[in-house]
Amino acid sequence: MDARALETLRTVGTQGGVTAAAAVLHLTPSAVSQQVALLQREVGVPLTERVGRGLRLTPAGEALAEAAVDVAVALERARAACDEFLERPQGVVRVSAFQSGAQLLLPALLTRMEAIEGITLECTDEDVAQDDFVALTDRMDVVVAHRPDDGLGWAGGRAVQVVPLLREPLDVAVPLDHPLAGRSEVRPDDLRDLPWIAVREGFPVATVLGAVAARSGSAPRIVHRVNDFHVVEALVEAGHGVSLLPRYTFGGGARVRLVPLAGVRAGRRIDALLRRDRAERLVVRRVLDELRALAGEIDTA
Amino acid sequence: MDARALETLRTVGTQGGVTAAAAVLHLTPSAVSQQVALLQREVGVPLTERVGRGLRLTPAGEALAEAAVDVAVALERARAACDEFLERPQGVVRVSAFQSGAQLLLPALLTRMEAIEGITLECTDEDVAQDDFVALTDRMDVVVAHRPDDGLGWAGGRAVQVVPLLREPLDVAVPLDHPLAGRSEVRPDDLRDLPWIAVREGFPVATVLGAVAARSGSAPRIVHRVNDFHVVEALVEAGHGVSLLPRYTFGGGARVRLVPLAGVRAGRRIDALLRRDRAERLVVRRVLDELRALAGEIDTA
DNA sequence: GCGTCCATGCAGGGACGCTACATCGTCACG
DNA sequence: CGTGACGATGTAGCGTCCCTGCATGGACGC
Repeated sequence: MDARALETLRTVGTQGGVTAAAAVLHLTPSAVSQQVALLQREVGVPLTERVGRGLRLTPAGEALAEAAVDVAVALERARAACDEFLERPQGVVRVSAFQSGAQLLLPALLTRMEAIEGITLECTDEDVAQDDFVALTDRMDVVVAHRPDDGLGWAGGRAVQVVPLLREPLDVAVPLDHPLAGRSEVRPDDLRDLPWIAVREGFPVATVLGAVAARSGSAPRIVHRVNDFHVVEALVEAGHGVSLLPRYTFGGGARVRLVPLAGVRAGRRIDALLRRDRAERLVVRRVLDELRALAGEIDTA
Repeated sequence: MDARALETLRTVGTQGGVTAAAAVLHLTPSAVSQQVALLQREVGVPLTERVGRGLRLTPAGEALAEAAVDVAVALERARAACDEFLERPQGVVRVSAFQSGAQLLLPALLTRMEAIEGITLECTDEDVAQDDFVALTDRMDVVVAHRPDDGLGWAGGRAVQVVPLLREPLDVAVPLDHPLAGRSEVRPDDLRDLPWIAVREGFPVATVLGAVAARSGSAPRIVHRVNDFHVVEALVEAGHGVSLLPRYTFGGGARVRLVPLAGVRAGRRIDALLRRDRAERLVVRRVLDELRALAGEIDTA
């Protein structure tokens, strides 16, 4: 039983298909298919079953994939055991973050890591739907993701480790000349019938606006759906609507006014997601420590 | 980092050399050497160091070998996870036992396992020095070993699992016409100046006789050193000396008389030794359960 | 019903790992 | 102190395994 094949099976499970898994593993779909087939012959139990034109893991496949996590963890732990004897931990760490999180955290993170010799950071900004963050952990070492404050956690079960970084309040962004711009806070009632600019359906913190509006007793009037907060900011500035924007990331600017919400809790949680096996790498731990420290400074500021 | 290479390194550690490890793994010494060398390049730390004409693991090597155990365990657990979905556990289990333990346990064990379809037992009797029992676990799934009652446990650390089976008293074996033959028990003082037949130095329970004699205040007079208990029995029967023989294994015979010792605790512990990764196999667990049940019957009888 | 996408089988090629052999160093024996 | 044997380690050669490329079959959507 090969650890590589186990990893392949696991990826097929998380990525939901042979082709997607092949892309992550830098292989051809054919190779992935053959590995799984070989594994199946070895254990004598069907591991995958076709569903439509894709496929999905059988219960036995799920069980094996779960066990594969422990194998990967053990292997990484072995590597780490040797690194302890190396005077200097070394390696590259791939970090991914959603756009505004990247803007908030990555510059300072890179600065901090520059002081540490030997660790190379490869940063990427990835804006994906809420449910797709966990799948990124197959390609990345650390995935900075966000979710509604009140929402439930992340899928992925035991395979992914969730490290809470910080909670960022979402404020109401209004034009500088807006009637609410002078207020020190607004209540849900103040927001009735305002034209909202929201994020696209299924994307992070999409549900927050609905929750806020529910407190005012009516559904929000959504006039635009824009994912990029800078575009949102520009639209708000030009008077095309109001929106919810994260305080730490957009509070400093002078283009729009951020007014805190009172009477309702609106915010997003920013977490670091990473696979349990990746978490065993010393360099990854190191980056994670810095990231957590950095987030702590922002949160208490 | 290959799980196979890790296993190889571990074996080099336990077997204490490339050649011995190669024999266990069914490889040539060259292949083992190359695997270790490759592993070394990968981690960038020396894993082995030459000592005389052999070699030994460096601290880093030991650490990696220890981690290799967890990898092997995780892999076996993965296999077991699939076997759960198989209706019938199946496979061969290699069992090794020292001579008298084999005589005591193996026939009944085989009878019990015959009732279970699919599990094939391969039994071997291995009489090795006390310190060499653990090394057998590399070749065997289950090793039945014995040690002095009062002695310390087994070496091998976390890598080997010890399952206590039973404690067997050691009685004084005397000829049928010996002055002590009629006694219901003997005390250490009764044993002064008797001609003893002991096992060879370094072999299991060799230390027990010394402990018993120490209670009588004098060193035992050892006239012969014989490992095979049947030979010992024949020698005792012919009046060439007395000896310590295990009660359950030799108490039933009519060739010599076994007299219990009083005033001193003399016995041997019979344990099952197995590698932690092997212990994850369902069929191995099954055999172990039967073995333990069987030993329990003997112990309470 | 056709095009597209996805999983899968088959043949070819490359890379990796093992065997066999030679070398060097170390320990036992005369 | 030289000689023989044992053990570890490189090198060449070969076999094997695995991956790529291509073709096939099935399923969904327009």
